[in-house]
Amino acid sequence: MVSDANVRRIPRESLERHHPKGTAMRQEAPAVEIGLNAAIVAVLDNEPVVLVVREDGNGAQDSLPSGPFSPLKHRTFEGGLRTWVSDQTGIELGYVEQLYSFGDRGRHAQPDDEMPHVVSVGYLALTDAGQIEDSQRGSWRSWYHYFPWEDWRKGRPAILEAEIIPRLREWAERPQQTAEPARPIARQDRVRMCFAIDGAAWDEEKVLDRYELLYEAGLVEEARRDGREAALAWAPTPRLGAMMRFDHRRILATAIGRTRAKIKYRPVIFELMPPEFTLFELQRTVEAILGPHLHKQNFRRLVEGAGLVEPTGEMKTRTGGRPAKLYRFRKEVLLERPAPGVRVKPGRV
Amino acid sequence: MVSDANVRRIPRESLERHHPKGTAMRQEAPAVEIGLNAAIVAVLDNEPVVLVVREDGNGAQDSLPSGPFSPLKHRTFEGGLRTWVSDQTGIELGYVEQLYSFGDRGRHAQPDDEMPHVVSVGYLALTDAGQIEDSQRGSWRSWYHYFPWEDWRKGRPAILEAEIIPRLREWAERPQQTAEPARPIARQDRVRMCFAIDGAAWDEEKVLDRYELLYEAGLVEEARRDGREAALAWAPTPRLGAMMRFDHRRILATAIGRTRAKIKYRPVIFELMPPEFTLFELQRTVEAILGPHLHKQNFRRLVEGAGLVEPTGEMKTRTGGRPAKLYRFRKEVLLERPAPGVRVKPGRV
DNA sequence: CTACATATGCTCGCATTGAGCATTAAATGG
DNA sequence: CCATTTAATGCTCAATGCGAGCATATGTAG
Repeated sequence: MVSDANVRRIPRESLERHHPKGTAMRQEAPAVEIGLNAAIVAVLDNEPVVLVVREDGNGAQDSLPSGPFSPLKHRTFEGGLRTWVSDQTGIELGYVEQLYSFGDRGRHAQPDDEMPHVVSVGYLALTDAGQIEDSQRGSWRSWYHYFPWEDWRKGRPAILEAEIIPRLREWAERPQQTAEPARPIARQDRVRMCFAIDGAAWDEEKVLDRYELLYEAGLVEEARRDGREAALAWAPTPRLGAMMRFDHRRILATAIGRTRAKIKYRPVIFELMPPEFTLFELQRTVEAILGPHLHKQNFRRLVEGAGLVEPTGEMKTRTGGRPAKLYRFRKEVLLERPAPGVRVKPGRV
Repeated sequence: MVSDANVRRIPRESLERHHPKGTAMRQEAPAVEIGLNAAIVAVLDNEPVVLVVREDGNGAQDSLPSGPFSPLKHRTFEGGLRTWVSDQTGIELGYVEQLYSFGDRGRHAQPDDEMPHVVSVGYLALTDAGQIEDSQRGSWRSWYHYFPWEDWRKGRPAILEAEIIPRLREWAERPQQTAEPARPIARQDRVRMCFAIDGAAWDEEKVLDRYELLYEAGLVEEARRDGREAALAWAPTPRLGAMMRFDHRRILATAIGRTRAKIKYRPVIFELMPPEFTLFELQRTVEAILGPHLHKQNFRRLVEGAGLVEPTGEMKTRTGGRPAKLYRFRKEVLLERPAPGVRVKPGRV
């Protein structure tokens, strides 16, 4: 099928370009710095929160805990990240996963010999509310503070119809810049799919797509800060969520989307729970992440039936009604099923 | 809920450490180079293949097309990757997605002031067989050449029982090094879940987990090359799949796992198909990626029912049997459903 | 013409899942 | 102490999804 006759060599100089053996290369590759960034998520009183650090002074922006990767001090990205977070916030992270690497952190920043180019590696960390007391510095803010249009807990957020959709429709109808690369999907359709208009369903996982669309359309402050053309074309627009430093809001958007997706097929929801909990508390936590749309009895059936939890034998009495059984995460489920998670269906409202 | 009283400032020096304003930082951060690597996948005669470049000389290893990211020349990682691939192989990539960033490319390489530390950003690219003619350099190899234990097309691969499982069992029972970090899952259980023994089901998406396990156990050549302790503990072991340069086999493992996962919820399978195809050809392509386990009639029902394809009106006659209708990908499905894909169930054998 | 290989249509039964009804058990206010 | 309120929990039912198999259609190879 794949004959060896097909094996052709690539020219020597091409090989050397990508596998530098000497130091000549060093001059060619300008300084690059790798920024490690953590979106540390917890659920506090049914509110999904993220740990941010704040600068003082004017125009203060929130940042995610972060620091540069140093190959001399850090054996791995994740190790470096844990060190930075511990130093900056006093938190020892538990569950951590890599999200994405962004090559264009200060997107429109011009290349510059003085300042190193910084790329961002984003991480998601999940922690339970008990851990929160350990946070020495930094503050926990609702992630909906940065993404109000993602908050469907009281139904479809008003900001969508009031501010976002009309401007996006206008933007979609603007004559396109020729510079824009040929997109497989037209602006109109992207708006429709991302923001659930004209009959499309809201997909709670498309957090990054929505943010990127708003950025492209120049409707988030970061776009203006970065000097995006589309942003300058608008008359003053209302603030859509709080800005963050650098590309940190983009990283947070990735984190939210990943969290929402992941709890459906991996038992990561329990990283956000205390060791013992009632099924309704578990449901409230899932709903804080995804939006409230779960049928209580079916949720119970789902979670128990999947073997995700087991009763501790204890009861919780101060529930406001009948006492509830306490449960704990059943770790053995990891050994039984390939993809255990809270398999709630996508595409609800 | 999240009161502002919670807002505490982080110490100034901590901020400056992670948001360097001046150039003093430059000395602190050693040179880091970012390697962009592409696993370019196609399906050729029902064989999943990946594009590799080969060096000549002794101990030749296959590499993925790759090159360093240069912020001066490349606006984004993906742009840089496309440039390198085009230069090295003559291929203009279509579908591309980022896989993962590895901070420890030459895992056990010691930090060194002379050579820059290289981190790898891996990408997955999918292309259809028609594009293959355009490949000027490099060769297409079955991805099972590098991962023979992933090839379930003729049933459970013999290499599992013959070579892999016995050694993994032995490794799992070895006294653990104290240096090993406390793992949430014991070696025994990791082996069991990854390689589907003792009743566990084979999860075709866990390609990376399996490779990492073999690496940790010292059973792949890369582990020996990198001087891993576990590798040196073995008497000579059989070669388990072909080695690749640097961490390229790890990137390819990630690519295979991602491809297998992704075709189930995004219509990326069509990136691997010619513009027109029969349903059986489509099924064969899915099976080349996942393993052969699909019920023909149900596959047809699934694909047609999901609106993933539409008939072209043409027929294909040289099928070996009754002529088959030709279909094409129905792009509108992207505008109709949030997660269209070939939703075959996980956990089959 | 016949055997064969594939394409395609259809049915049946089980498992999953959405939705709702009914009952139980504590806390609370009179 | 009782009635009311608020949850927790048990159960049913219908719609749908999905695995499996039967049956038939229509080419090609010999």
